[in-house]
Amino acid sequence: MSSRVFAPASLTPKDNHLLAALPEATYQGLLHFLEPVPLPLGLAVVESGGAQGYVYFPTSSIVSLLYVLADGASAEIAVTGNEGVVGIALFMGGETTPSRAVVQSAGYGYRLRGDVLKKEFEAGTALQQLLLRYTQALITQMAQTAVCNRHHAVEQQLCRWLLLSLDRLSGSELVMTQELIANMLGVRREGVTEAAGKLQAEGLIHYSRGHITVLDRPKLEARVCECYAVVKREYDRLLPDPRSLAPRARARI
Amino acid sequence: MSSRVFAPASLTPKDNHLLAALPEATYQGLLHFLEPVPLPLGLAVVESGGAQGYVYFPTSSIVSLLYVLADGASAEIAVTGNEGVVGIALFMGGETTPSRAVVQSAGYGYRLRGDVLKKEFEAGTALQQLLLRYTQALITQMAQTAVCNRHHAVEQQLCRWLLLSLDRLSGSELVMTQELIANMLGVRREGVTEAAGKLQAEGLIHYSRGHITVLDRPKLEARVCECYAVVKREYDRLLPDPRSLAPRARARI
DNA sequence: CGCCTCTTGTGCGCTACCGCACAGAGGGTG
DNA sequence: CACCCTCTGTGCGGTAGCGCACAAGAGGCG
Repeated sequence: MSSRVFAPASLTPKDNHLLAALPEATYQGLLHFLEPVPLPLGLAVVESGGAQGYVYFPTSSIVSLLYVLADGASAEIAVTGNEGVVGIALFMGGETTPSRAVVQSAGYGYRLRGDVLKKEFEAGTALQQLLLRYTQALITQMAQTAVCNRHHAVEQQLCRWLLLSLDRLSGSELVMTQELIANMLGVRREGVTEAAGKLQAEGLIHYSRGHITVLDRPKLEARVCECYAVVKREYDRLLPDPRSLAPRARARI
Repeated sequence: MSSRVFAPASLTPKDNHLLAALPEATYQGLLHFLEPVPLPLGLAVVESGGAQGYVYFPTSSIVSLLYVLADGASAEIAVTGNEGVVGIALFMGGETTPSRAVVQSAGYGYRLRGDVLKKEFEAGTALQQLLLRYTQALITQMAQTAVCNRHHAVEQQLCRWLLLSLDRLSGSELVMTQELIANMLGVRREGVTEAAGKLQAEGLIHYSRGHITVLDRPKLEARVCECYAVVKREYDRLLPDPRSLAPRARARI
């Protein structure tokens, strides 16, 4: 809507769970390096093989990690929302990666200069621990995605994808065409149409021209393959919700 | 053969590239914590969800990282040989992972107590940097495997698998049944039989009852999908061969 | 209001892979 | 040497997903 507002007043860096989980001193130290940025649909936050100047902490957006093959075929291998950070190659030491990171759901986030992050990371503080734990959770997601690709039907993968996306958004509506979902899952658009049609016929979701609403989440969870639960459990284990961890710290804000 | 010898005299911790790349002082500090261990075929070095007491540095063995589904179906998501380490969850902070690590090719390695590794890791030394770079390479391998699962035919995946294994061994022979390869790739045994039969008919490989010999590696490389090269390039970039890095240091030994 | 574009629905032949069943071939063991 | 077990070869029907082609509906825009 209003193109001049970078980040709505309602969003602060603490809407990103990693930033929210930092000790207050560390957080304050980073605060004035954190720049709010809009993350419009389709923006390539990280380009395959390209140098990364920044890492991104999504607050209200979702970013997909994609691997693109030489023939143009692609597959999403993981997804990051307000629970994580995009650009792990920066602190892992490799600087770049062969993957792309593309905004899958428009929104906002904060970016941090790579050198600032690296310096704090190398100091070996709580930030380092948090980022490494997040990375491990991400690894689990990638691995489970690989197995899911191999063994599960498109319909189940669609359920998994919907739930993973939903977990990273506030409402129950996704702005996403079937064509794009197909790209993410690495399958045909028609395959998504068929699977989505079935879910809609059974009243689990409703969709129309690029808008998908989840109507019955419990039923969706009953339909999804185990991969979703495995990933979710691992995220919950490795990255406890900051709200449940430090209620007083948050109340103080 | 001789069951009393733990590690043949010809193998030292420096046969593992990560250990070899450590600064001499760090290496000496770890040396007497490194225990040689035989790694027989099929041993579960890391069990899904289990506590890990040790990390393992393979020297002459290969270890597969597998994800196993509830119905028993499985898929290999990455492979580790003498270029890496098994048990990254220990230093990433999660302690365990939902994956299994199984010895795919028998041989030897060195193990290190988790607490010793963690202490050294947290000191933020060269070891930390090395392990993180290795982890990033591993992430690339996992992601590329996921895409390969999705888009490439069994035959190409078999080529990739053979080459990845070969890179981690000295000779050109693998001890491995088609059944086991099928488990790794997450496909049917018959699918592997068919693909392998084709490769043998064309003279690229020869196999018999659990022994596979690569006869024509260049042709195999011509047949493999891009995924192999992507992963190899990334490993070479992130983990330079210690022999080329510090020839004098090695000569001194 | 009418047009045009983007999104979704559907049909059809094709291929790769699956699940199953069983045959044959090596190679080790008694 | 005979036996047995493991590993590999092969056939067959079934199916999920692919590639392509085109129709229909929804919504924005002039």
